[in-house]
Amino acid sequence: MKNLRLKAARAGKDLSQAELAKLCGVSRQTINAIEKGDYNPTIQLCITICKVLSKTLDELFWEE
Amino acid sequence: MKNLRLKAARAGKDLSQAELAKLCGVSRQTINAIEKGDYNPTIQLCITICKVLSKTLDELFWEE
DNA sequence: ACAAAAAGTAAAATATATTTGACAATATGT
DNA sequence: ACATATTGTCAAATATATTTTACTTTTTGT
Repeated sequence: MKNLRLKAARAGKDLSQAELAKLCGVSRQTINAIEKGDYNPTIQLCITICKVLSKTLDELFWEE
Repeated sequence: MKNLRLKAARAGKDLSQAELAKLCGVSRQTINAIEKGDYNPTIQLCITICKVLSKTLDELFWEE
């Protein structure tokens, strides 16, 4: 399932996938894959993404 | 740095590293390494651990 | 002190996250 | 309609998370 919260948070900062990727120090494809879903990133990358987007892990990656 | 919050949450459920590992479907060494720190687990594993211990990502893995 | 359980640690093998390069498809602005 | 940016996607290579086996050290209980 897609991570729409991540997509929305990125849009809220007016960043393209490529720009967010650069800020996080990863490739654009990695960001794309995470947003697309069916992907399992490392927690350090998730934390980096959260900090760049001013969100917390629960806000972007927690699932009930 | 060690993840003492994880260690404490595990203690709060009276589980050994081996028992938590089994409940999470991973090896004991993986749990040990995560508690020890200097490790970078996948977010799916973090989520599984959180659910087993009745915690959220922010409670166990978020770092300011 | 003793035995047993739990935790710490290491090397080699395997599974998988991430990169790189490249191209197609869709959106956005003029 | 056109040009450009953005997104979606794929295959092969690389980096790293995780497993397995095995052993040592520390804790816990009697």
